[in-house]
Amino acid sequence: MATNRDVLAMLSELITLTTLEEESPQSFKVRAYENAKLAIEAHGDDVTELKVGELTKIKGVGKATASKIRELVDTGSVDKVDKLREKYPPGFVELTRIPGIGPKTLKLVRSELGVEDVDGLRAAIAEEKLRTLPGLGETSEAKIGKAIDRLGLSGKDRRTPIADAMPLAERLVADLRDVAGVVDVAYCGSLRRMSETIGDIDITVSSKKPAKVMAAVVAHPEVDDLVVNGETKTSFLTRTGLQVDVRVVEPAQFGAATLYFTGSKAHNIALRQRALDRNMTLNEYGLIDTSDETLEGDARPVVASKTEEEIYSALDLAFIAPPMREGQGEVDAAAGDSMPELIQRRHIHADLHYHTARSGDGRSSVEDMVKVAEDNGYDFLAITDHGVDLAINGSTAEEMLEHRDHISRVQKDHPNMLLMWGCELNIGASGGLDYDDDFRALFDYTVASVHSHYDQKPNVQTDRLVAAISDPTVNSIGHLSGRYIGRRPGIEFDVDAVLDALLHFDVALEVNGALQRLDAASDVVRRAVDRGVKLVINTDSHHTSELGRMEYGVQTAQRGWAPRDLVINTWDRADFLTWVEGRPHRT
DNA sequence: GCCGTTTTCGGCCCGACTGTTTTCAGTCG
Repeated sequence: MATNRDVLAMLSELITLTTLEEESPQSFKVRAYENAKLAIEAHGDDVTELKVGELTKIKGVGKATASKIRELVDTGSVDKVDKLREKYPPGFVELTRIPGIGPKTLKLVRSELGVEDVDGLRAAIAEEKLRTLPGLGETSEAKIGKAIDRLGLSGKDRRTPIADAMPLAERLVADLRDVAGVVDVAYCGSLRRMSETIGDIDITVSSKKPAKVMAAVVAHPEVDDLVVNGETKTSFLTRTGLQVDVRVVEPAQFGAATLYFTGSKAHNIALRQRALDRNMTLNEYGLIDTSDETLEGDARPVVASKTEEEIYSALDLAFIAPPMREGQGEVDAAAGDSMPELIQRRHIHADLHYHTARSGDGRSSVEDMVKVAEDNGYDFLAITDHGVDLAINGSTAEEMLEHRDHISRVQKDHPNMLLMWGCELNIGASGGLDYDDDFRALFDYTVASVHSHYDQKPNVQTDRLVAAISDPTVNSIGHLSGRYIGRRPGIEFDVDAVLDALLHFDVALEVNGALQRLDAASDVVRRAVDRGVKLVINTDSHHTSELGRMEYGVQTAQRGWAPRDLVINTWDRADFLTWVEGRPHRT
């Protein structure tokens, strides 16, 4: 039985194969498939149950694509895809992963040199045959050879976990800010949109002296290999093979440039289409009025370029936060009145998943953790050290009671902030929790999370989560899937069933701001938001240095279109306490 | 292949860089 995931995989393959068939990634057919795929991702709900007529109601999905989806669901395969597979076998498709070589060149090497796979291409290069083809020379041959050698290290489909990319991006931004003549610097691209994994780091710089910026980039210690080095754009690879693109624009163009380089591609296309509809054109330099056709180039009036806000406004759109810019209906929402009052960092005044040295993996004292929380402007705080079931890191009931006294003493030094004695409960293999029911009920607040047994069957994991959610002592579920992005997949479970349980038992879903986790994932958050499930954004801090994660948690929630009012740590203290104490199932 | 207060055909986002070229095609984002 085909699932949504199978449908998306089929479309991905169709996009790759059609790019080869049409010899262009810009082919309208390819773009139509890409749009259809985005539309189905944004749709969220299961499409495998839908009839052709219902599928075509999804904007971007036409009759042809709808029929292919039905065909996949009904028969398990798609004739068109099968035919293309015959023409372009897996070994040949593998060649599309090589950076710098596109569909036209691939067709050429196949027809002229009989190249059928990566080994064949490698051999053709060794025999110096590539340079004999029209449009190719020695330089191109060497470049492609090099790209093959580092395939896998820095190929087109290489993805880097955001937790690895973010520190490097922040360091590069800081270094570029120090370059003479630089006015502003920002990382953009999928990193700014808070994708879980990123393909490359995009950095936009504004300066009146682009040559100086380019020189500084080339000389940066992170540069291992230069890919591109022009007057306003330089791309390089780091030692680990991660590509970094740096682009310089005039200070007055910074907004247009960051908008453009943040993307996504689908978002940009939607904005540009909207500009065209209004007799304007949008590029990385600005939003430009094209209504006077006698004017050309720079003579045309610039409508907006300095800030992203000005450009959205000039397009009659509400501002769209970077994490929402995925081409999943955000432009339509911003054009109408269906934009949520999106959660912002400034709305948050509590952290409800917070460790101290009481936990085996905690590294800062209660006193220090509370102090940085107060310095951070929090109004209330749940100190949620691990329960006893988590071996090594957990605390016994006696230790927890001592901990409660300790927190009470520290509370006296912080009269303006409410300290809650909480616990991060461990969800056992079958949904069991730490301590006995009566002891658990003593805690002021709890977050229950999965820390083990990642490989059970999905139905077992679903039952396990629902059992924990239905427990009357549980206030929230922490890092829902338990994943470590790029290192360990999360548990598999029935998302709808778990979200329904969260709604039914009025338990909050955590958005964990640790970059390794970002859990619940933004797509799950969006489905939770659609249902009205309450959210809580936490840092899961184990050290005084980790409070900055809140920003990442907020951005992940934004990526899931989370409105302020669903996020319980934005609430007034009184409202929050009423909710904690008054949920029906706890009476 | 998709779409439509310019609606069933004719259009579909925009520009930098490179290499191999004498003006542009291919690739990428």
